[in-house]
Amino acid sequence: MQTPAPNQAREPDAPPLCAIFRRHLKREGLKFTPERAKVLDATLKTVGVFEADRLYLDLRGQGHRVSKATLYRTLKHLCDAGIITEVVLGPNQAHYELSFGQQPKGYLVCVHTHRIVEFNTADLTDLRDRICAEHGFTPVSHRLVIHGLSPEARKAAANDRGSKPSAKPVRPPSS
Amino acid sequence: MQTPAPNQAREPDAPPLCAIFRRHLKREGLKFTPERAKVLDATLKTVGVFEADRLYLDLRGQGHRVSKATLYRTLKHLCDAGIITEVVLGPNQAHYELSFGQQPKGYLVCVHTHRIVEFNTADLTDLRDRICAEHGFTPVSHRLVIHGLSPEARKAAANDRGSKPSAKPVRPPSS
DNA sequence: CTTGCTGCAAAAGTTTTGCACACGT
DNA sequence: ACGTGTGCAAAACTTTTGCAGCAAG
Repeated sequence: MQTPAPNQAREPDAPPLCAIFRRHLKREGLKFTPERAKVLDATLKTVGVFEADRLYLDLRGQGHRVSKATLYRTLKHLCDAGIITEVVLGPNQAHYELSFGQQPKGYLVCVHTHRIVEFNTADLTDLRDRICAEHGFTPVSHRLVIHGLSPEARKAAANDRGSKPSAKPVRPPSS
Repeated sequence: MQTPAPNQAREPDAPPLCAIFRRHLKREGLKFTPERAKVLDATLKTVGVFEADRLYLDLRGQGHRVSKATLYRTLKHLCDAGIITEVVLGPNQAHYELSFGQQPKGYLVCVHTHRIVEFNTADLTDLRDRICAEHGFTPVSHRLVIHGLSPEARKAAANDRGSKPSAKPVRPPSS
């Protein structure tokens, strides 16, 4: 149950995140429970950025019973353990992403469709460290979010000739 | 009422934001009401990043009666007009900032005290445009948020010798 | 066994919405 | 006058928390 062959291996020789999680829990005097294992599992099957509710539905869809309270509590522990990262894309809902051993990423978000494209920000780390140094800060993490119009959205908008030319987002704006 | 001498002029010859707001409203078939004027006024007295609730309290403190519903509705219009920008720093609450005619800024947020330091990201625009081009996106805006430990927080933590050395945030984590 | 964990339901906090009435244009 | 706006209160939503019973180390 703890480490079933992941549906889609992230890396051929990925580190055993389950073990890492257990170690973190032990260090903190916390317990490794079936519920936490299930949440970790669901998280590992994840691709890209996801919301808490998405994970909740995934779990239920697989017949697993985990309460939302436990889910949120576990997501926090997974953050603390460095396995996932909270990705703040909008003000209304938290997003998360597997991040163990990964470089910080940037996010390109379509203002119309909300599709998210990730990109590398390796060359940003120097800039980040310089800025932190200038202000006496010790860097912890950084996040670059770009909002733009995706090619599909532009195409769709072009087909909409006849409606108002002023572009209206597909869903209410949430940054 | 519309353009009282701003308490703290942002720039010696700042553009008349009130006029710009009115023009935007007219273009959209919306109305310029006393409440919207009050919200704009309070916004103009703002320094740096603020929360919706802060503005609400400011307004009430000045004896103005504007409902939260109207405040939120107006903030949206101000965003549309390009006068303010929604600054997403954490998942739980939206932040805003005067942004008309300003370069996009970056934000350095202390993980302990949540103090916010702003910095310039002019040199980021090229990178942004390059990334957008690579993915066929048309850039709209970008936001770089750096989380780190502020000098004060580090000092305070140093004084806390005796408590747990493991750093604990001042307030519950909100990215 | 001791200490932490879970589920439930209620609470908390921010933002949105329906409605009746009021007001810019 | 017409079409929007406003305030209020309730709703919507995500996330947190209190509590009684349960389970991991």
